[in-house]
Formats: sequence, structure tokens, C-alpha cells
Amino acid sequence: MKIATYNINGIKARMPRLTEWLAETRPGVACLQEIKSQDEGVPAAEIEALGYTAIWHGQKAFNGVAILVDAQAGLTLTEVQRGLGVDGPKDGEGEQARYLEADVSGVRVACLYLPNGNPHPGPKFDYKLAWMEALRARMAAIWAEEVPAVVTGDFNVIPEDSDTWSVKAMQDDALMQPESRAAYARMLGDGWCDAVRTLNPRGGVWTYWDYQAGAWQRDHGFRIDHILLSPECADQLEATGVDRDHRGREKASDHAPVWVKLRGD
DNA sequence: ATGACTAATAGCATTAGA
Repeated sequence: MKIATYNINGIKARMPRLTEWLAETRPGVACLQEIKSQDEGVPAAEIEALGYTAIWHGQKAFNGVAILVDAQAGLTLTEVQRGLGVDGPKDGEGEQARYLEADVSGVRVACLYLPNGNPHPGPKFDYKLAWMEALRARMAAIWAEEVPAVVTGDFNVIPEDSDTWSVKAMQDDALMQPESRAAYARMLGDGWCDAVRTLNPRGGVWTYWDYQAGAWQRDHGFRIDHILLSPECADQLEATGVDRDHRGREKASDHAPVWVKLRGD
């Protein structure tokens, strides 16, 4: 089974790209982030017409996550949880739409959009770290259920220096502060497998290129979209990839899709 | 250089992203 994560940066603006990506690469599971839409604004009929069943957790203007599964391939989708119970950094705003978890034909799939955390330091960075601790706790609960599990999405963390084109350019960014990296490393320390890192130990794999300053043309990217596997899934890890060509297309997201292929046995 | 792009919402710019 192929499981993919894709920060699409606006589902309405990206529907042409999303449509052709699903048709061309046909992932069994597609975890989407930054749908930037309220629930009622998601083009549900178009998604269904592509042969995918979907659930989503949206909000006005920002954030928002969705899980799509290939119904034509016979995969089933049952929601398990939405949200991690962490309020946003502004007074009284409540929880932001950043987490959605489902059972996909016996595999637990968590789709997340971790807070960016800039500017650092400040309340947004504190929010990021609090959210990461809540995520780690949820991952421990999933672990305790002893189900095969995939936790994936836009983590907004550059885990190591080899995950960015320039350490110097990013050194003051929330994405690679020591606290952000340590929180991510704790998840790996708990036993979760960073799939792309495992098959690309020397780094140099990017999943995001800024819209600005010709970052795509210069290959000034970094790796922040991750796929973490439970031991059962890690044992089945066959391949990973980044659909880079989709970043270079007209009206593309600033992220590229990232995927893992797991053996089905 | 608190810049450069892009999307969304509400304007005739602002916020947020990373």
C-alpha cells in the first residue's frame, strides 16, 4: 500500500493539481494539510468522483486536514479522533484544525499539520512545543494499542542539518530550533521510524521550496513533511519518494507530495 | 533587507505561511 502526505496549501486553489496527482500516482491513502477551508467548502463530490472516500477537519481561512482513501482499491475509512485538545495561541480562539486520525483497513493513520512556530521566540513558538508534546502523548496511546500505525503530515521541523539546503539561512527559524528538533527526536526515541530518513540516511531530500526568491529554481529546499512508522509498518517498508515534479507545475503548492510504499503481507 | 510569493478573507490591504 502506498501512503502519501501532501500539504496542498488551499484545497480550492489546488483542486486541478490534486486531481491530476491522485490520477497519476494513485496513492492508497492521501493525507492532506492546509486545506484552508471550512468543512462545507471542501469539494466532496469531486473527490468522490476520483474514486476516493474522504474525511476532513476544516476551519475558516487557515489550517485544515483531510484523509483520502482509494475506495476503488477497496480500502475502508473510519474516523478515530480529531484534534489533540491544544488551544491556539490567541486568547479564546479555541482549537485549530490540525489533527485527524482514522483506521484505514486495519492500519491506524494520523494526519497532522504541526504549528509553524514563527516568530521564535514567542507565544506561537510556545504553542508549537505544547502541540508537539500533545502529539507525542497521542502517539504513545496509539503505540499502546499495538496496531500498525502511520503518523504523517507537515511536521514543520527540519530534523537535522542535512535536511536543509542552508543551515545558515534557516538557523533562526522555528523549524530548526534545538527545542523543535529535540521534540521530534523524542518521537523517534520512542521507537517511531522516520521512513524517508531510514532510506536516505545522508539527507539531501527536500519536501518544501519557498515560493519566494526563486527557491524552486535554485533547489533551495528543506525536509519538513515526514512519515513516521510503527515497528509493524517499518518492517514492511519497501520504498519512499518525493513527487518533485508536482512542485514544478503551474499553480503548484510550495510543498511536494511525500510517500511510502509498504508491503502488504 | 521583518523584503521576496501565494492563498484566503475581506478590501481597496491584511494575515499567515515557513
